[in-house]
Amino acid sequence: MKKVTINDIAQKLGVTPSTVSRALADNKRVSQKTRDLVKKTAKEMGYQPNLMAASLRRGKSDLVGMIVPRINRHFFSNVISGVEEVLNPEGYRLLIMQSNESLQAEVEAVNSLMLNRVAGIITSLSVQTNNVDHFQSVAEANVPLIQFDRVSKELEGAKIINDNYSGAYQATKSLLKAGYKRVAHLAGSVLLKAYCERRRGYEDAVRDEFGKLDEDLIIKDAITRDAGYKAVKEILDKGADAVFCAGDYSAFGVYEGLNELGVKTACDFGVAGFGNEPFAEMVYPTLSTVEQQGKEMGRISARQMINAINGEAYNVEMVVPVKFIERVSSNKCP
Amino acid sequence: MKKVTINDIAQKLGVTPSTVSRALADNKRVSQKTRDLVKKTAKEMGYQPNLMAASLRRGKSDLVGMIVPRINRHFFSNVISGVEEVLNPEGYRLLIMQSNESLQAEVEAVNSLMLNRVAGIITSLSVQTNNVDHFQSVAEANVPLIQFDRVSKELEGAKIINDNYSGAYQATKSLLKAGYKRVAHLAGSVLLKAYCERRRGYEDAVRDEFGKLDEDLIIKDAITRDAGYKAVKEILDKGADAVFCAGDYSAFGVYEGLNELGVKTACDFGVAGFGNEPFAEMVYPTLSTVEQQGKEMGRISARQMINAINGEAYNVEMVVPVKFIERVSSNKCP
DNA sequence: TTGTATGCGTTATCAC
DNA sequence: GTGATAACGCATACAA
Repeated sequence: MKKVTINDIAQKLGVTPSTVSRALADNKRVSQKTRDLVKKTAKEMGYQPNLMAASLRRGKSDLVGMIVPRINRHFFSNVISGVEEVLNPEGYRLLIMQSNESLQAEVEAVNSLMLNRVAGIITSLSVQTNNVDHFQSVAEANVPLIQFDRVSKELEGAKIINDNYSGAYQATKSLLKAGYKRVAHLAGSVLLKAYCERRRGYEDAVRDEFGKLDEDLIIKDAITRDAGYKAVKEILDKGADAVFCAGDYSAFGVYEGLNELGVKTACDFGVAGFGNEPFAEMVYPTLSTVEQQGKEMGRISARQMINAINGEAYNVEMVVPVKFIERVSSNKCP
Repeated sequence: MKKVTINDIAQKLGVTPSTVSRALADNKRVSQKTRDLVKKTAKEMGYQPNLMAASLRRGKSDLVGMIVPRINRHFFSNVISGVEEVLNPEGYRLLIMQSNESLQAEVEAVNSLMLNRVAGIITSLSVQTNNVDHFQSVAEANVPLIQFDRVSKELEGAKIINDNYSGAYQATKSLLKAGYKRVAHLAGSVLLKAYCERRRGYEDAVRDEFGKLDEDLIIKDAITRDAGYKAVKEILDKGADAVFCAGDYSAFGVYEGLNELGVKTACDFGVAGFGNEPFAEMVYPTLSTVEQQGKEMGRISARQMINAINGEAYNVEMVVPVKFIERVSSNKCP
């Protein structure tokens, strides 16, 4: 069974392919009657437009590229869902690639997407990404670029970010309000603005409370579960009685460390995380953390993308609010 | 800056586009010298092949479609990673769509992928999928179809499934070995073979132990966290002292129910799950469950896809082994 | 070993 | 309102 093309339809109807093409595109310049007729027979004949041909002709495809560090991170898969929710109804499809937090993989992903002539790229940079030359080709080809969460100021285009500062501020504040006196911080990579903002939120919350800050209580680059686990002894030695972690995984690592040392979370030691991973409400005690609204970020990114593709303005920076979710871990039993 | 094409290269070199095309494809029929020269100048000129044009010409794209129920399920995102791992180096890209467990969305996803002329489709059916007519067009267009995990016997093509039976058997057996006497089962949808197999594994393990089976201890369609939570009272009333859940989420629901009633998990009541979700080792007590090797399934599916695209045989059914991971929840304190 | 010619299916620019 | 024609960029059957 071979594919039916607009030529087949034209032949059957005794008109030219151009008319068929126009009719299917609902072009006002072809009479209503012909339009209806063409559409009807197209359906009868089981016509399926060849998007590749159309894309080639137009010089633009209906594919939008997306590069994320890891698809299996709750936050990123939520963003993807949000993007699909907006993009699919508009006729765009998502070409998803993972950087696996590797710069090289990111470079390859960009190249590969450009080869496929995507209409635009939505991305969140890898941790490793310390230069963004590989996005040059994107700009040169006038392909719109939307960054979310982990963005680089060096790149043009829309940037959609979380209100990391305020989330961190609230989380830290909640520990202080519960009565903890020396709140430590497990920070993320200094290369990523998101983590710097979280650190800033933490610092300001502490300063607002005590008028000063003990830099010693900040552990750099401790974003993994293992790093959290290992940091516990260090911050305990430094006299910390609570910790705000820049991610939920390191927060869970802290749980494990505390457990091993027999320190009781949410009694002797307060913990707050960031990200609201699914496990946050399943661990014991439940983890107070910051919810990032990934789906909403995805929707916003996708809308910006549509605007950009349509040639409308999009060179904005948008901040999506976050929500601190207070559970048990940030409490302090009397 | 306009795109450079093979024509530009040809012109510059004083050869014809065909030669350039062949040279770039490493066709033996063009001299080594010309090949090298062409490749060199192509690189110099910053040539980027237009895959859309090539695809149109070939009648096949380098896109492989993938439809999964939910991208944010640990298992599925792992499969996706496995697929990418094999497909990307071969020059194929993944077009991912979600069915959100809805038949209609699945239908639309199939159509949309076919419009994009994907080289093949890898899929795991939605729970709702009770008929597979929408895959007719796939078969008719000779587009290879690889199913994994949730498969339909009514469809041609490769089927990659987990050894659900054996995983369930082992999980149930471990509860029995720990000393539990009345093991209940929270089953999944009867429409999905995977869940039927898990049930069968459970049943056989119980029969092998006691020579008989109490059907009353099987709760149908209890796969969600909430269903697990609600089922607790019922199975306790029926005298169960342990439960094998067809999924980790319902197992966690059971935890919550037991907690509320003051029944101690892994002491008074044993629990085993299926899926090895990330939270399984983070909950208290840690959940004994069955690991599904999603990444490996992805790799296998992708390899089958490559074979299929290359016209090699692929009409097989493959069973991927699972691994029961014994943690704390299936123990029985003395 | 290289060139010639043609077409993949569509859309856009003319003309009528 | 419709038709004729060309072009998007590439790959291949056939010639030479």
